[in-house]
Amino acid sequence: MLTSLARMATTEALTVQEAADTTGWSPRMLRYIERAGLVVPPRSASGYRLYGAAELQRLRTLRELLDAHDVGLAEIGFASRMRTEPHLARDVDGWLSATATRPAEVPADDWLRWEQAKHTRLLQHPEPTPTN
Amino acid sequence: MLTSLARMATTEALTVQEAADTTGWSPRMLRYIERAGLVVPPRSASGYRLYGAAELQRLRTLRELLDAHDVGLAEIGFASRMRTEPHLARDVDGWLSATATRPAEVPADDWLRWEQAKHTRLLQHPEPTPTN
DNA sequence: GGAACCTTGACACGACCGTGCTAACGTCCC
DNA sequence: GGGACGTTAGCACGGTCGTGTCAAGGTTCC
Repeated sequence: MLTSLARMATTEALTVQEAADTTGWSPRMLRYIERAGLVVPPRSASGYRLYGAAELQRLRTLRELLDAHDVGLAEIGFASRMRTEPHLARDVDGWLSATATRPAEVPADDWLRWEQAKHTRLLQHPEPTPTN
Repeated sequence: MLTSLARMATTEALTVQEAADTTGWSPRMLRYIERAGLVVPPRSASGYRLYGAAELQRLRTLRELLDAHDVGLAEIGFASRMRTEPHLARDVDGWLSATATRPAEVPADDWLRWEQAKHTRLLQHPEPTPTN
C-alpha cells in the first residue's frame, strides 16, 4: 500500500505484515524465525518489529537456502550453534572425523549398499531386504 | 554370558544384544543409529549385525557426545551431511557469516536480551515482555 | 527339533518442528 | 474514537525424533 511505501521511504523499516508480503514468509513464520534466533529485527519503542533492508535480504536468502537444500530452520540453527560453541564443534567434528567403523572386512557389495543407505540422509525408502 | 565372550574371542564381533549390553544403548537404538548412518556395522552372511571393537568404541563416544552437549542424532547426522555435501556447507556457512542483521541501531539492551534468547538454542522460556 | 537369538515391519507415544488460526489486548493514525 | 494493524498466548495438526514393544519369520546351536 501507499502507507507502507511512505513509511519505507521515511523510516526505512517495515512491519511484520509488510515484511511478510515482500519476503514470502507469513507473519507467523517471521515471528517463529525470530524465535529461532535466525533473523531478529529490532523493535520500535512500543514493541513493533522493524524489518529493515538487511533483515529483508536475510529473510530472502534464508528462504533460498532452505529451498535449495533439504534443511529446516532447526538445522541451520544447529549450524549456528556449531559456530558459537567451539566446544561443541570440536567434539562433533572429532567424532565425525573418526572414519566411522573402517569398512575393511565389509564384503564390498554390502558396503555399497549401506553406503547408499547412508546417503539417504536419514530414514526414507526401506527396500534393503537382507538377502535372507 | 560365556557364549558371547567365547564368540568375542574367536570372531571378534558382537551381536546387537551383546553390543547393547556393553554400550548402554538398546538394541532398538543400535538399529536406529545404523539407520541414521552414524554407526553401521558389517553383517554376517545371514544378515546379523556384527559389532567389532571399532563400532563399540564409536557407540560409546557417540553417547558421550550426545550427553555432553544438548544434541540429538539428527543434529550430528546433519553435521555429517555438512561435511559430505560441500555445496550445503558453503551455503549454510555463507548465510551465517552474513553477521545477521547488523545490530547497529539496536538499543544495546534489547540486543543483549535477544542475544541471550538466541542462546536458548530454540524456543524455551518466554518471559521477554516487550517493554510495553 | 526346540530354545534363544537374529532380522524386518508396524503400532504407539510424548516431545518438538513448521504452520495456521483465534483470542485478548495495545498502537497508529485519520 | 474507531478501524486497521501490532503484540503475545494458545489450540490444532501432520510430520519427524527417540524410544519401547510386539509380531512374523530366519539362524544358531545344543
